[in-house]
Amino acid sequence: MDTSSKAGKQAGAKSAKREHPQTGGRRDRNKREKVARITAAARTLFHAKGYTKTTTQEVAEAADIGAGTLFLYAKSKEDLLILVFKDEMSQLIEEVYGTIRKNASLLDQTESLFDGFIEYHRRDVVIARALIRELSFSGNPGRRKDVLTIPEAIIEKLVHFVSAARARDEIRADIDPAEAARCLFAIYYQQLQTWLGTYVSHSAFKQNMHVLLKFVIDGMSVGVIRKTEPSRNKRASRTGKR
Amino acid sequence: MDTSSKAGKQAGAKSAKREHPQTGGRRDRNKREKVARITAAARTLFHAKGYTKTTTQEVAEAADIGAGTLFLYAKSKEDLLILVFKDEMSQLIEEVYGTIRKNASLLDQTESLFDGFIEYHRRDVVIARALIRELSFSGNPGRRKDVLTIPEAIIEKLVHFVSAARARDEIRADIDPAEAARCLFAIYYQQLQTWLGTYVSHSAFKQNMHVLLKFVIDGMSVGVIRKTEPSRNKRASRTGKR
DNA sequence: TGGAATATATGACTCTACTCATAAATGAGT
DNA sequence: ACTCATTTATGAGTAGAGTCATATATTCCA
Repeated sequence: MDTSSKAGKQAGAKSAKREHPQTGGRRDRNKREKVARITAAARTLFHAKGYTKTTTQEVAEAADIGAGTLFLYAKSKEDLLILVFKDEMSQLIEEVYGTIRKNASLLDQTESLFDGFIEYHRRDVVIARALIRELSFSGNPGRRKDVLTIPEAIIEKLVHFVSAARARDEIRADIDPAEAARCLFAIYYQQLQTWLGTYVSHSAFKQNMHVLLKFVIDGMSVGVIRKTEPSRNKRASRTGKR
Repeated sequence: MDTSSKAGKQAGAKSAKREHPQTGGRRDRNKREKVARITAAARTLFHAKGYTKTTTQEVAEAADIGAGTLFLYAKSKEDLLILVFKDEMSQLIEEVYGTIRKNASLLDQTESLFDGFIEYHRRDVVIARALIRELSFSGNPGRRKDVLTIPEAIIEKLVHFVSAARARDEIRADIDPAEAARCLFAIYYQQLQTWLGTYVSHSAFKQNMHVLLKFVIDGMSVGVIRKTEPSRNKRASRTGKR
């Protein structure tokens, strides 16, 4: 069985005798239905009782499958958590990205993006905690691709923001958007964990995030030279940025 | 019971009738001995069999205590991991810090510090993985202080480096060493997790670390103006830095 | 349609982290 | 030394995640 999304091992010109990787067959449909039932049941129970207090038995019952069957779809209880939330996370990223003003400053855009994620996690901090924990250290190799998709998607959005900021000379021309994006993401992720690990309050977290993101972005901004004025100014910039 | 180091609930002018928080008594000595036996046994077994394959029963037996007694000293198996390695980590930080050239560049110093930690974790990546996982999301509130000690100690060292770099005009005067340190730490920690989560190879990890640390430090360096030459240069810097 | 090949389902079972009622040990006051 | 309050120790017991031999379902091909 394989719930890690990678489109049925691509039915190319393979040689093996029998293969049943159809996308419309009854078997496949059953599988999809079952995954849907499992994720729905698990999501409901996790939110209602919390992750740790929900037993895999309960999830299996609610999904109307055998106790052992569950582990054909999720290798472990933690893996189940990823199975349940990975799509929701990807969707969230796109949704939040869609709400962000294209003409805002890089700092504002970055903070808005992260704020969107943070508000989402705030709806159920306990689950967020377990989820981020698992996403950071997923033990199931088969799920690696799914897990990596999430930070990659976030970084992709950040690259857009940084590139745009560079194009409008908000930051220096020598800034590599990919590096900048990974850097901003690292700060977000580490701070997020500090928050979810209940080491700091929500407000302190937001405050820290702001300070550190500003720190990095200021580092990209200082010393910018407008294309229109080839020389003359000594160092400039640092103005009007929030 | 309380294995989280905080010196016997400070015997101040409290009112409670009986208190036995002595430091030299037989009770206290027994406790210390037991903790020592437990950590020694656990460390040995973890390295020999790996963390997951080692059972708490085995640790209890090796430490010559009852199975239930173990949980008087560590609230959970994960907590045991922290109990075992927290002191080793603190010691490591000091040791590595001691080996670093005081006149090296900020980037070199930062990388050397992190490299020291990385090499340590490399000796047993599986345990490192479990340990960092736990340190990031420790579930035992009583251990919070111990856990926080570690990043704080690292950040403290980074503050030293950044302050010194600022003092010698390697970075701009307006840089806040505390912010810079937390920023560098965030990158280290997030990248470390990516490595330990087996999402990237060791070499890719080192490479990424270098790139991102350089990115941030360059952001602090660009636009520096030497105190000795009050004006004149337009933006300068960016030279000779590695 | 029969039936071989393969994929999926199941729940009894195992294994182990963790709990808890009970017992033992310790320290302070007398 | 004796008493008693409090702390610490213990291992049998519990709960729940994860396994596996067996059973069932699906697809392919003749």
